[in-house]
Amino acid sequence: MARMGHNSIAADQLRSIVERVERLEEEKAGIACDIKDVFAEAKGNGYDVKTLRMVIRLRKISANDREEQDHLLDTYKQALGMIPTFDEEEEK
Amino acid sequence: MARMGHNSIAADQLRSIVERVERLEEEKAGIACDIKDVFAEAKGNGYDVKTLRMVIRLRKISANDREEQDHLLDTYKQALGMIPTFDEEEEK
Amino acid sequence: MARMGHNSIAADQLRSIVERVERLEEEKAGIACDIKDVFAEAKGNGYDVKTLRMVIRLRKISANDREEQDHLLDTYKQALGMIPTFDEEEEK
Amino acid sequence: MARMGHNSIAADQLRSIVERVERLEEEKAGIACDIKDVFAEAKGNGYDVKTLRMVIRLRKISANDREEQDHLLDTYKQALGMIPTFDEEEEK
DNA sequence: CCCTGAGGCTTCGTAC
DNA sequence: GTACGAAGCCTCAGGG
Repeated sequence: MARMGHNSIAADQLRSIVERVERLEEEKAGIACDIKDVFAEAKGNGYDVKTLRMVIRLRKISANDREEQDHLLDTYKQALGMIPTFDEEEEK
Repeated sequence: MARMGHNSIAADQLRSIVERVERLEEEKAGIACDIKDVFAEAKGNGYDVKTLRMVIRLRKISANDREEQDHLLDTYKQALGMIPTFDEEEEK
Repeated sequence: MARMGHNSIAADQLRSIVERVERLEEEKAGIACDIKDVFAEAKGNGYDVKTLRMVIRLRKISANDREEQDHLLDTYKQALGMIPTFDEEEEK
Repeated sequence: MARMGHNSIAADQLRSIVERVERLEEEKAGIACDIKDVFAEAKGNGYDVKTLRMVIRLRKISANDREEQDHLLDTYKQALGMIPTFDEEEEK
């Protein structure tokens, strides 16, 4: 019985993992749907969806580039012993 | 202010679209992260992540198959209703 | 002539690749044409093209389903071979 | 009996149509495969497949543009009563 | 580093 | 004939 208890705990754990992932994937799919809806609405308002996608893509790349810049800057600062404290960050 | 007119409205609309999509994509990425975390935790508890993925995939495939069966049935119904008899053809 | 050397060989190779693909794409387009012709001829003989397409689609879907069933079965087998029993887990 | 004969002829005809299309679609799929193989081989020889695809795409677009040019030219010629005979074409 | 699988683009078929 | 929707193809990102 102790072993069954053990296994049922393991089974519950497994079940929990699977269901959590499946739940999250559903949410993800729901959001993908929402995005689709936004584009559909935009299309209805006369926007060109392909171009919209490209704009968003470009903004994303720019954001990433900025992050890379920031990261590079941090690397330089670190190399030069210039790592700012959070207080210093606050002052910006 | 009144002179801002149509263009600013259009700009606001565009801005709204882009930001809504970006917000949704962030949420989506966040959820992808959560899924990753669940797998990482499972791995920490001794589960084989690859196998977990396969189990979840199998459950999904089964569900999809059921949907496809339904769809196939609909298509058959549609096709059966659409195929004219040759006698009907002859009457033309 | 010997002096043409590597680059001309590479150029020839590249040229060969591109032309082979282009040739194959032409063939593919030709076949798409042939299919169109068959449907046109069928239409001339009084067949409803839409229905013909649907019939062909149904046959294809059925065939694919059979393949998918086989694939699903393989996947299950694979998964079953990979899922450790909890006792095995305990031995670690 | 005559009617049966008639229907069986019709059935044969239908069967012929369906099978011809299916055969052609198989050929088409086969060629798609061949194309894939060419790219795979190219990749094995160190070519970047993505770039190859783009080159081929560009050549195709150029070809289309040339066709459009030719077509436009023909239109002008026709408008001006300058449609060349085949003999004139031969002389080019 | 390859490979699978998800996402986006294109084209074709359909309905209005 | 035009605009919508679906299907197949291509691309790219994430995991093994």
